[in-house]
Amino acid sequence: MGTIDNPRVQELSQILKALGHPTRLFIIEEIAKQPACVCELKERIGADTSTVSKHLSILRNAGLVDIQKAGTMVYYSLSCSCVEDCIQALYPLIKLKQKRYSDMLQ
Amino acid sequence: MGTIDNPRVQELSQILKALGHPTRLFIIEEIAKQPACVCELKERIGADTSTVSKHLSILRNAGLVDIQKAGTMVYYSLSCSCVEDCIQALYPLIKLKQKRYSDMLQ
DNA sequence: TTCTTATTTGGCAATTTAACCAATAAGAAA
DNA sequence: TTTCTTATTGGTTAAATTGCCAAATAAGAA
Repeated sequence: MGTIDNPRVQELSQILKALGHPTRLFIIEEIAKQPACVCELKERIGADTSTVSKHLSILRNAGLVDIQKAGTMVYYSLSCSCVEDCIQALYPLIKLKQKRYSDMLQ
Repeated sequence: MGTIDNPRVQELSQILKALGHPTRLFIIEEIAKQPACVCELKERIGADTSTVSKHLSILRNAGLVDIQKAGTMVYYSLSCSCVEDCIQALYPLIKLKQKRYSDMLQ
């Protein structure tokens, strides 16, 4: 591909890609409310611990989450509340899509 | 996987996933400035026309872009300016990451 | 009509992703 | 120490993604 090697675009797309998975987005929304450890998240998600851990490492690599260790447990938290703003910003689009869909049915 | 079948999360993650690719993010930023046709975008990206067209169809499926046909050309535009807000919202995170990286080097 | 241009679609190969299980590491408790 | 718990890493497999080429489609122009 004729690469787009703009570092800002690369950086942004890495972050957005990390957010672009239902499980990871769910994790983000959970820890935005309250930091949580892997075992808590695993319960809420219903996937294998290793699966959850790997999703968390992707979020960590993207800089979206921070960790704090407490004994054997690792608590994950949101690194920047701006991530919530990013998600919230998309609601008008979702609303628009819903409207277009219901209009289409008429 | 123990599915997270929250439709809101599914919807949001589809949108974020579509944004999570450098080429598609580049396209979004380009057409946010000014609507553009496939051939214009292809030139700026430097990929095959079919590649660009497929990226555009992913963006279209996510509801991120609209089209307007003009003769044989198809002009793509941003469906909602909130997408720009979504991207902008992430700048504090990028700044934070930069700061952490430079702190780490000391 | 035929030719040309713009775009989309089909098909394929290479790469990446995502899920699980198993094994390992790091602490805490017995 | 050993044992138990929590989390991460390695390995494997199936599915999805991405890119290009080639073929098909669509809309004008000649």
